[in-house]
Amino acid sequence: MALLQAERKYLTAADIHKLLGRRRQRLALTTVYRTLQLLVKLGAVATRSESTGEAAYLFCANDEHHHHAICTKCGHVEEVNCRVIDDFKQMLLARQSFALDDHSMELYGRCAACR
Amino acid sequence: MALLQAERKYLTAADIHKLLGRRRQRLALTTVYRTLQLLVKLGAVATRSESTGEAAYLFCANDEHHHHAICTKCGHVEEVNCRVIDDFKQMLLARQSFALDDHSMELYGRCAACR
DNA sequence: ATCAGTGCAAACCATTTGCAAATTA
DNA sequence: TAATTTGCAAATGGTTTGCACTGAT
Repeated sequence: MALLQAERKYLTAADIHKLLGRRRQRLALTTVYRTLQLLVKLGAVATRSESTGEAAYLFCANDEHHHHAICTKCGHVEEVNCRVIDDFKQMLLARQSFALDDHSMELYGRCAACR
Repeated sequence: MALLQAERKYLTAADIHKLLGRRRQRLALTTVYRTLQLLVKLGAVATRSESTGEAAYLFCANDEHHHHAICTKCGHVEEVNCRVIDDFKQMLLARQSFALDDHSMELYGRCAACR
């Protein structure tokens, strides 16, 4: 089932359930959820919450701190390292006395294929 | 009611409901939700989804693109401009042919008072 | 009398869980 | 047969909605 995650996109449980249906691989939505939460625990998939509040899942086993550039046309996701944030760290400490420990970031745009 | 938003923290509807209760201002949870969705529509409050999936609201009427530095100890939120992201834009285009259009970011750390 | 604001209970929807049936080792 | 996976239905929890009620203009 993790096979599906070769999609390189953020998909909701419902999305996955539908896709599986088309491939004639009937699988209860419940099972999809259960598999997803397992994969999350194993660190094989990343999650993010859609603006609707739904949870979206992406196959991503990369341990290192990184971010995702999401194509707003096709949904394709690619990974990006963030060295740049270091500047924030300094700026925040100097200007607002805020000690930055961690951060999350999402990048939206158009991938090479969709431009 | 928007008075409460002087809290400068992300609060869930339930949080707000409780806080109001302590101040002896009984208000149905329903009303809290209704007020919040109004304020969101008016652009007076920003939302983010807690890791639990709950929605959290922050009074923030700043139109300009900016980000929030959230104190992991007291929850205090302060605003940060992000000039730095420009570097990403260039890097992404040059290295991965990804045309960055927009982004979101959350910064976690300790505020001046909590360090 | 009107109309926005409020409460309550029911409805909704994504997600989780209990339990029994099905599948695999 | 024991252990694991699966499905169904019911439960859960946050959020929304229908509708009747209150209060202010």
